[in-house]
Amino acid sequence: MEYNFREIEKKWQQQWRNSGAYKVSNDSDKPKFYVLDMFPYPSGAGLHVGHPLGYIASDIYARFKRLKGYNVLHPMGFDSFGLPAEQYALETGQHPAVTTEKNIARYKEQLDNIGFCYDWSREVRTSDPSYYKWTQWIFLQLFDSWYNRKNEKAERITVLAAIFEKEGNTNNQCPGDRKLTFTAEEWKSFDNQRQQEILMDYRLAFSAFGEVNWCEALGTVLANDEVVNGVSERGGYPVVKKKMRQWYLRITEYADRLLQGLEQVDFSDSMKEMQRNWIGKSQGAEITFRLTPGPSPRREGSQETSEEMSGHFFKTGDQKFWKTLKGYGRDNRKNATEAEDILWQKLRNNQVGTKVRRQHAINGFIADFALMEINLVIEIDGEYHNEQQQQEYDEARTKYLGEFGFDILRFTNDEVLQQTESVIANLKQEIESRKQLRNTMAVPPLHREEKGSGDEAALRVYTTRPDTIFGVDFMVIAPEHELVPKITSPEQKAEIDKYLDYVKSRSERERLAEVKSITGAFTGAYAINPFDGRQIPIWISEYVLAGYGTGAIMAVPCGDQRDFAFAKHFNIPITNIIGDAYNGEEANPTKDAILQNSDFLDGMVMRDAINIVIDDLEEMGIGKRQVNYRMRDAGFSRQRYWGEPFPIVYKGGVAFALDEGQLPVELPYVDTYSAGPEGEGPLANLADWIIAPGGGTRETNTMPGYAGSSWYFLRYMDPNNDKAFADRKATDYWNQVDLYIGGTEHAVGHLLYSRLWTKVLFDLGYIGFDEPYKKLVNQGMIQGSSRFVYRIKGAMKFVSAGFINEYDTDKLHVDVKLVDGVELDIEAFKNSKPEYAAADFVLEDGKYICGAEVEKMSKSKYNVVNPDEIVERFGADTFRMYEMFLGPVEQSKPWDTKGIEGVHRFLRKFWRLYADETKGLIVTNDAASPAELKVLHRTIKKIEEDTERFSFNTAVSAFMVCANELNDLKCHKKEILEPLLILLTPYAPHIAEELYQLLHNDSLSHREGRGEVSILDASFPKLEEKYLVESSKEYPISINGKHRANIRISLDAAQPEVEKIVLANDIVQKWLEGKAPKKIIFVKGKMINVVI
RNA sequence: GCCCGGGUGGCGGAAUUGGUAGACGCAGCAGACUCAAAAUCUGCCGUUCGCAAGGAUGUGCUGGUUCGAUUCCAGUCCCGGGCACCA
Repeated sequence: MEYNFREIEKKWQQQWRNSGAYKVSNDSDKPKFYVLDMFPYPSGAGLHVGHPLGYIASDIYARFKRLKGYNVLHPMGFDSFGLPAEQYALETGQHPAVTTEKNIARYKEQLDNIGFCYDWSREVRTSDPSYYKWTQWIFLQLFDSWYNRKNEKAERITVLAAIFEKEGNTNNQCPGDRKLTFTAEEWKSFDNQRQQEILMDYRLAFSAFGEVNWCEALGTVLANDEVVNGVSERGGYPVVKKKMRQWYLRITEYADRLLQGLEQVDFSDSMKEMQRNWIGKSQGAEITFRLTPGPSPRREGSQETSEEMSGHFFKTGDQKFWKTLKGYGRDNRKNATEAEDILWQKLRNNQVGTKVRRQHAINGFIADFALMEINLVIEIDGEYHNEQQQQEYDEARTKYLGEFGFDILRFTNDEVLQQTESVIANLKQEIESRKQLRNTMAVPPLHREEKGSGDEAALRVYTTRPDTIFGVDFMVIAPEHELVPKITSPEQKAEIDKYLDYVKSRSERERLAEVKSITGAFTGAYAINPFDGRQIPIWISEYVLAGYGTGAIMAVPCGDQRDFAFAKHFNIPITNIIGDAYNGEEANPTKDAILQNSDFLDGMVMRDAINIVIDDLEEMGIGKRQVNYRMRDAGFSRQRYWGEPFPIVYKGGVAFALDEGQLPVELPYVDTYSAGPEGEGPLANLADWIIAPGGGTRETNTMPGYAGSSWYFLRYMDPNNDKAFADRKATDYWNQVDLYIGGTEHAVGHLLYSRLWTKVLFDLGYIGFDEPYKKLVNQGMIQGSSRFVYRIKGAMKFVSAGFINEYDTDKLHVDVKLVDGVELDIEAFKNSKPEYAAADFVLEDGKYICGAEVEKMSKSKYNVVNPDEIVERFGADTFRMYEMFLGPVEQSKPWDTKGIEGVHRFLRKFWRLYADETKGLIVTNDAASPAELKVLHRTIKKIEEDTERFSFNTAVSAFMVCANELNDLKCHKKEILEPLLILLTPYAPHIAEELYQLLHNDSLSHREGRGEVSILDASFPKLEEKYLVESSKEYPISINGKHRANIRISLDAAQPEVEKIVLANDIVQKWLEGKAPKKIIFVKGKMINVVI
């Protein structure tokens, strides 16, 4: 009876299919376990031996858990929407639906060959309308939701609209437009279109005009993670910025929860790190600096004024000024005078034609009322303002504010109280004339920054190091910053324009590629350090990104290397605030230095100063704590055909969700895949389709690849449900994926998005868990082992690897199929291509030896190994075990077809423990010896532990050791061999089932009513520790730490006894040379060390 | 530049908590069986000195801690992956 693996494997694959052995029920008393693979994109090339690595690992684990008594869900499906099918359609005209279908059929065949235990009745395909109906449905839930920051969860948009009705948006800052504020009254006065626009700025799925990564060559928009170094990840085509109406997912609202969720999941450190990096949370402060248009005349002459001013207003040393401020400012806000209240009621809510702020801080100065749009301050003078000291104070601040273009209008308490109407009239007149003046001025008034908090003529910067405020030597703002044209001085205009032209001329790619060169230009404007009044020049430079923080930084060259390089390059003097910690050669980003040259911070450790400075800034009203994220909202539309259509219709420019009953919006058939007009997707060409049945026009974008894959793990739980994406009972039962296996390439894309979707579905109450994957294992890549031949230049003559130094040769990839190890099959090579037929060879020892290199497995490198061929030659069981034997799953390693023979030999040897070529089954019912039982139970222990910790390579080697030992013991006993088969089942299910059935069909087995029980449902053997107990140990004896001898000593022996035995040993005596040992270290059960 | 991994025979790799370094397999060498081949089996297999017994040396490198270090610590070099002007 031979090990006929081909026959055995076919037979059992068929049998298992017929019996529904892999069918999984949602209704079971057993504990559940969910093992998931990252489903593949069915490409035209089929699988190579690298692909199944993770699938085999998960299959082993799933089968192992099944033997351990779990109800195991282990499904498979296809991520069948995507670019390649469409690219292929563009080239060949074949419809993506056709090629996708074909590719899936091929994939399934290949997967089945390997003997995976998938429940195919649960197969999902993201391109199937019955699947993407629910992708569209979930999208609509996102569209219908906003993120309530107070409750830290998604809520329905109707809830938000109700809040607006009641209180406007004062308690819910708009994530799409930070400056948008309105009252309940204002909300009610908006027309529907305006209301919809505002709601859009809150929705979790929203459309907006945005700069997107536009790839001309692919004719589509790419997500940030699909762009690498300024070119497309796929194809390497150039990518430029383009403004388009796009859909986005507001993932930034979930940044913190995505970050916190990482604490609860079992992902590798590097995987978590990658996600953290991508989210890019940083804590710091936003600081607003007042500007001066140019260096004030006093700057050059003497520092008198600023010193005087700082004496007056910036008593920083003892913080007296801030205490004064508190007195005049905050208390006043709480206990506003009657006059102030009266005036406020007349001024608020735009009643006088401009927005008025009460008790508003302007660079450390608190105005009673501030009209920022027209640079006007209103002061109401009470009695105390008549005192001499106060008059001086008032004059000084009039002068000071005047420097920043503010005028002060003063009224007395009495005026306001008794002549309210005339005060208001005066005020209105002043406002009107100032407005007109503004409009006629050549330079447009400083209006709000796009994302600003409202301070005009001010520069807001984001910094993580407010403690270095006294080391700020210049400011840098992004070239795109809207302040640039407003603050550039006439003298500097030419230079700035030149620089802006230069920036414009550089493609995204160049900007990203050459990050080392230092460029920039001075605007001629200055910012004022609020603590010491220092005037700080403002520069623009590429190295500051418009999209992050405020698009502006305060540069501290002694502490930041980029700032340092910039200062050196432009000869900007550097202030050292960290004493010896700064050496003048390079910046030192430490937080542990003691601050110097830092006024009231002197002597403080930087780390401690951070919060003190922020507190002060907050008190002064010119700064606040701010958390920033590097992550951007995720672009969610593609100008492509082969993806999910949006369930969205536009009416009058407003996007409306289709009713659930109108889903799915099926992807219409097209015969051409070229882009629509204006670079839209192919759907835009379908004039009929665009018009929606209920009126309005359809969205013509389609969803990106990650849409379908963001929730597929839920669909497997209840794949045929047409009432819901999955029944709540099913999702409650299967819950989180217990084990997820896949490649690291999805670290930030797929994993982050599916975590987001899960959180939203959880928030909305559709599922009961908010992290999809409990544990993630990343399989490594199996690399190709390429082979090379060396052709003499200009000849059809090939030189064996040993002689390549003697000739001038070209190195050519040769198909690994034509090579055995490194030896070229010369005949096969000659037949492989017509031009090689007459090739000549320089051989060594009569052989042609090829060069070898490890590379990525790819068609173009001729190093692809097809699993089908391996399965045909060695069988699926061998293939499965060999892939595992290659090394740790997480690790990348090269494929080596030669090595597979070792595993194959093992399986044949294993077979011979049970069956003999001539005698047939040779298993006996004899009682097992202690030695045999020890081998068995040691193996049980090892296999169980190794499988549980995904150390499949050592498990395979444990099987080999076991087979070798049983072979040495000539053990053919059922008592040993039957449990061993169960151990082997997850790894090599076909051979295990075959032998198992042989054992049970044989006369020596009493079936004990077992019926036709498959080994797939056997129980994992129970470890009996008693068989492993040893009474003695072969102790290694070291002399001074060097291993010299072994002595078998009873494990009961105590130290004195052990010492006696050791010292009596000849070898120990030899090394002692008659001396007495200094010490004898005895570690029970481990080793003995004699120190001389 | 920053952040993660990782460096062990000719090769893939093992050593789970600081305790016999190189399990298991590939390749190689020698032998048995065979007319021969395949298959199978046995032995050897880090380097080095030695006929051998037995030594010396050895886990990228330099130090340290320890009775004892592949394992812990400091520094350094190299390789792989990720991020990359994120203030």
